[in-house]
Amino acid sequence: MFRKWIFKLDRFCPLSSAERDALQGGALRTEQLHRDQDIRPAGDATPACHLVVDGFACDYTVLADGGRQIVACHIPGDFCDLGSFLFRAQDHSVAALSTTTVAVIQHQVLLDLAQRYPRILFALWQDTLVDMAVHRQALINIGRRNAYQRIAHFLCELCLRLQAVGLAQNSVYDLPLTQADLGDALGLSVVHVNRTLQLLRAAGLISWRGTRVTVQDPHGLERVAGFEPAYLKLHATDAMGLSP
Amino acid sequence: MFRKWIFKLDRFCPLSSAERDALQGGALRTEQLHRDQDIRPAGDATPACHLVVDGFACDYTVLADGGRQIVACHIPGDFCDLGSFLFRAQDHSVAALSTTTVAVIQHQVLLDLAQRYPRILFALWQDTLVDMAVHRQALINIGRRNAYQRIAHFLCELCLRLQAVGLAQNSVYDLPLTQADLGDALGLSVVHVNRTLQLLRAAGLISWRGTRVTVQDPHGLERVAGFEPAYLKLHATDAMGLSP
DNA sequence: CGGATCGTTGAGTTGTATCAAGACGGGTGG
DNA sequence: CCACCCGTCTTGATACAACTCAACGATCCG
Repeated sequence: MFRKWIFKLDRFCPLSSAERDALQGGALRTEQLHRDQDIRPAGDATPACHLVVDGFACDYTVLADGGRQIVACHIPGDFCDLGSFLFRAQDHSVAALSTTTVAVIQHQVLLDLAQRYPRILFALWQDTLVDMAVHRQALINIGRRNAYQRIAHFLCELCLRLQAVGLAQNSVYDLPLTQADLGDALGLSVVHVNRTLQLLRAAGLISWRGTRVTVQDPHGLERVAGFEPAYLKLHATDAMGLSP
Repeated sequence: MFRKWIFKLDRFCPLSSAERDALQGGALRTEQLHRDQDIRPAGDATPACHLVVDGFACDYTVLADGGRQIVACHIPGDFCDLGSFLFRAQDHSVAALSTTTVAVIQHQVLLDLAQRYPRILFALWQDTLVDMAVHRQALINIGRRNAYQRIAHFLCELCLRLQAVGLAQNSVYDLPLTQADLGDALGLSVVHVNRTLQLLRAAGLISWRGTRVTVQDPHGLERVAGFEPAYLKLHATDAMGLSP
């Protein structure tokens, strides 16, 4: 269950084999959800975290006027409500964006692990720091870039993240989002997302048929987006080598 | 030095007196910076964190086209580069927004504290979770609200945060930001910030003379902003009571 | 007094939203 | 197997929020 997470973690916080074994140890319950089903509604106090094993999930909030803002996307290997470990109830909801299976990890299990293996505690904290960096980039994206660049940036980021867990090859990946979802994630209307995607296609940067995204010109797309992947901490050089 | 931070922390993660004493223990070096001076430039690997003691700081990134996005504001009692504890170099810069003094805390000191008092480790992690919640709100703000609501939300948030550390009374506080800073934080142009502020003043919601902000109608402002303060974890009920 | 920074105004432009309606496609039930 | 429906994608027309450029006023400070 933790496999993809550990794999991702290896880039910036390699664990010892004892630590890995401890994580892989107990069998975990999994749950399967379908699109639009909540994994953890806002305010829910379930004493467990969820790790995406397969499919896509997102953090979202709906405003008084009915508008929805997606504030984060979770792919396999991501915790989707790690914060609940320290603050039970979250102020936003987490939902599945496609048919999704998640592993359920009781907080108590996490706590035991953290106490026996302090490095795991640091690893978890580092994980939330990476999520935070993703949020910062999203802020820059929405705050300072136009629709064309925003979508380009989003697609670049997802491509790299999926690649990091083996779910994208040659810049081709499966993206089960509707254009409405994309709009909600990037602060754009569906109509505008549609027109902008057509521009990206016309420019020969991407193709997107059904749920299959192909980044035809990765460098071009990154240039358009002003994409700087360092924040994802995907390279071993980012490791700090903390030794507690 | 840690006084305001502990004070803030008390709301969601009260420390024992031994833990407090440990924090207050060593004398810390402080630094004073003037407006626009970097506290930690992007990529800087200084092995120390900075805690704002007085003044305002911000996290920002400047894009290729010269545009600047401020992704976070730090007030007294906030760590402004806690993430550097686990990932030395940050991908964004931290700068003073006014004349600001910060306490310098060596990572080693933090590490020693964390090892001796595990609760402090949890407290630090919780601190980053709150910062993350602030980012999420900023995303919602920029992604889904118009200029009028955005500015209102920003002013509401700062009012509460400053109040929490004793720097705002009766919804009056000192805000040493220029309108350009506000624009960079909210993804708006200076001109538009200016005009929108005039609307907020005309509506009798706020007044802003020099650096002095007065929220004349707190409820009205919150209503306009759709402000929901729970994410700031300002109330004792948010505490989880972790006991490691 | 001159220069720098910040706030304010006006005029014109553009990116993006909104509304409305049609096209396409997949699934379901008769 | 067809008819129908629903969700999604697509297109067109129009409206408006926010941007840009440009200039001027107000402070503050050396």
